[in-house]
This record gives sequence, structure tokens and C-alpha cells, in this order.
Amino acid sequence: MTTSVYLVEDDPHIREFVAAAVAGDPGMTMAGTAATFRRAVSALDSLKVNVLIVDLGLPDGNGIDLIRRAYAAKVSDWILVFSVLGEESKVVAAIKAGAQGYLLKGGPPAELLRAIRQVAEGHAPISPSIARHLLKILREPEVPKSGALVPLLTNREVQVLELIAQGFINSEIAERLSIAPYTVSTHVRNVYQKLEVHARGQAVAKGRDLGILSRGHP
Amino acid sequence: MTTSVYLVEDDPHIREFVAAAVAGDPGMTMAGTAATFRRAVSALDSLKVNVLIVDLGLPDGNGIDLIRRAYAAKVSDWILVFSVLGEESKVVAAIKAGAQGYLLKGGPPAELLRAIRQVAEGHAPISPSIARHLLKILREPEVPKSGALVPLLTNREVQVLELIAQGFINSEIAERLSIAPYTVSTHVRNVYQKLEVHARGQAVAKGRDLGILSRGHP
DNA sequence: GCTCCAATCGCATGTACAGGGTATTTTTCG
DNA sequence: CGAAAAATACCCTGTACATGCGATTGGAGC
Repeated sequence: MTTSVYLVEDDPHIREFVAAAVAGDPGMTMAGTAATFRRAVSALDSLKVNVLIVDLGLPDGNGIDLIRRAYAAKVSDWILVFSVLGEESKVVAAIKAGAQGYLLKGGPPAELLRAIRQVAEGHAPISPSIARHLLKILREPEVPKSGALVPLLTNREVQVLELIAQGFINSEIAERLSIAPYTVSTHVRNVYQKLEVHARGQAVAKGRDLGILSRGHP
Repeated sequence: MTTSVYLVEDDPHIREFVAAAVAGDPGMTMAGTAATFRRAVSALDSLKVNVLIVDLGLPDGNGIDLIRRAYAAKVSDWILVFSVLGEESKVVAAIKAGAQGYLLKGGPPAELLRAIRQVAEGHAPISPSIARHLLKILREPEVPKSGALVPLLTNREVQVLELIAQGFINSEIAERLSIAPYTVSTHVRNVYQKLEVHARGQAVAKGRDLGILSRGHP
């Protein structure tokens, strides 16, 4: 049985390169390619292949998001990330989104083919440097404690900020906390001052960056 | 420079097998072996090797604990776990304890030697099945999706949302994107509709949860 | 007892925002 | 080329927001 491959990659050179490599292997066939995030997304509907290869450096969108969609839609048995150096920070996000393998560009063609063959056989191809990155991440799962520079919000302020992140307006927050809307305003103002922001959206963003706000459930 | 190897393994057959394999490689030397947890621990004091290989299936003790001690005592540059099938649940624990690589028994001798050479060169040798296990673990914290697909924002909408997360008001966003404030309003409205939100803070929160917005640098 | 601070409540002002429309141009893709 | 999608632009209305200020209460800690 042949292994069908679908490639999402913006660079035409790499696209042809991969296509040629796959076409040259008797056990594989190219099921198609997409050059942009948007095209890939619209192709997902009617797509059904064995291996989906995604380049994270797409010009028009979020490769992680694409992986998540493809994974949710079960368009492929396996998803491989094909990325350039310097995007290692996206490794975990990509894996969480559903990728089984993570390859770095720049290797010889044989390595790519070997990786495709590996996933088809149920293995997980991961570049050595990526594997090292994974180990590091696993070993230091919790290090958001960056010194004591994090502004300390009071309990109430955190509660208010959390409700802001959920889209409530001040009067609704007041209701939920059984306090007066004026008081909510005060809390909001104090949050702004401590986070050095001046808008609700910015406060939410900074609150997340600082680890004050917990993530939701997407 | 030769790579010195120390092996902790209870099965005499495997011990001799590994010793023979290492001895047969001109670039490696066996620095010693230990058959039990107790012996290995007492050997740690005066041990100093390049690669420490630990079998997790020791009869008299906790291999994870041994790794932790060895890691804390810095007795080796690298620690490899050499385990039998079915002990994958210990993978994460071993890695957190300090192991850099995780191999499964049963492979050909060449694979073992290759792994030792890999760690000596700074790579992380991980058996394919172990790698798959790691991926599964990494992916598990991900909350199961409720079927709803990730809303698809256009480039402009993402840009606008990013600027909102940075605290800019619509007119400032318009300036930065060289468009009319009215247009920004339109984009914001479209973002709200797609994300099913109705406030700036909520949009930022959801954008982050969905991976549309990248995190900042806290 | 006194101080500090979180938490509470209040007012006033000007601006920004959300949400309802509609319509044109530019890009993209088949 | 022609259809579709994205990006652009505009208007209006009522409400929410940001931000200036002052003030009281209750608890923690010295």
C-alpha cells in the first residue's frame, strides 16, 4: 500500500523539492499541496491522506491553528511539522495541537523520506535538537516565577481581572462579586496602575503573560 | 578521547552483552558495572564517567531515585535509561530525574552504541516508541475540543486583535495600520463575531486560548 | 493605639466602544 | 475573466469605559 502525502508549504522551491522526493519513492504519492494557510484550511474538508506535512512559517496564518484543525478533522493519520530553525518555541504548541513529528528544514532529502516512512510505520520522527528541547521542557514544567518582579494584585483585583477576561462589564462584575459598580471601577483602576496598562484588553494580555490569569479551556 | 561508560543492570546476560558491545568499540571503554541499586548508590561517590546507563528494572530499588542521585552528584555527563517494554510510564519521571535519553531493550547492539555516541555528541537518543509516549503525555493536558472549529480570522483581523492586546484604541490602531478608524471598528466587530465575544478583554483572552495570539515576553 | 492597606463606595467628565446598518474597492481563486 | 472573499470606508445611537478626585471601614501588624 502506498503512503499518500499532502504538503502545506509556501516556498515553491521546497514544495517542488519535496514533491520530487516523494514522487521518486515508489511507496509514496503526493496527494496534493497547498501554498497558504487559507488554501490549506479550505482543502481540509475533502482531504484524506496518510501523512500531512505542515510548514509553520506560512505567510498568511497560524500553522499551529492549521494543525489543530487538521487534527480535529482527522484528515490524516499522521501530522508532521516541517519547520525552519529558530521556531523551536512552537514545538510544544504544535505537538499539543496534534503533530506527531517535528522535523527541521535543511536536512538531506533522504532524511525527510525516512521520516515519512517512520510515521507511516507508527514511529515518531523528531529531530535531535527538537528532542532535546522536549526534554528540557519536560524537566522544567513550571518556571513562571521570574523573580519578584511580578506586580502583586490583591485577591479582589485578580477576581475582577478574570471577569474582565471573560467579557463582563463592570456592572456585571459588581453583581457577581456583590459589590458596587464604583468599587469595581476602583479595582480596575488599581489593576491598570499595577500592570502599567490603560485598557481592558491590554490588562488581560499582561495578566496572562505574568501568569496572574490562568488560561481558559479552548 | 574515549567515552567512558558505567552500566547499572541486574541481568548478567544484558550486562555482558553491553560490556562486549562497548568493548568492541574503539571509542568507548567500560568504567564498571553495578548489578543492584544498593551497589550502584555506593559506587556513585567515587564515580566519574561520561555516560551512565541505568536499567529501571532493578530488583532492589528505585531506578528513578538512582538517577536523581546520580544527577545531583554529577557523576556523569549523560544519563541514559535502558528499560524494558512496559515501563513507559516511568519515562517522564526518569527524565525529570535527570535522564537525557531513554532506550528500549531488545534493539540491536548497534542501536545501543549509536545512542551512546549520540549523547556523547550532545544529542538526545530516544526510542521511537518512547518518543511517541512523550508526545502523548505532552498532548494530554490539552482539553478535548468541543467539536467547534477554531474561528478563522483574516490577517487584518489578527493584526487588529494583536494591537488591542497591546492596549491601543481604535484610532491608534487605524494610524498604525494606515486605515480609517471606521475600518478598524469593522474589523473589531468581525473579530467579535467570529470569536463569539463582545468585549476587548474577552477577545484577547479567547484569542490566546485559541492560539491566534502569540504570547508576549514577560 | 496607631498605621498601613485592602476593600469598599461615591461623583463627574469626556472619550471610546459595541452593535446596528450599507456600500465600495482590491485581492484572490477558480 | 468573473465570482467570492477580504479589506476598505462611512453613519448613528446609547452605553461603557478611563480617569481625575475624595472618603470610610475593617483587619493585620508593629
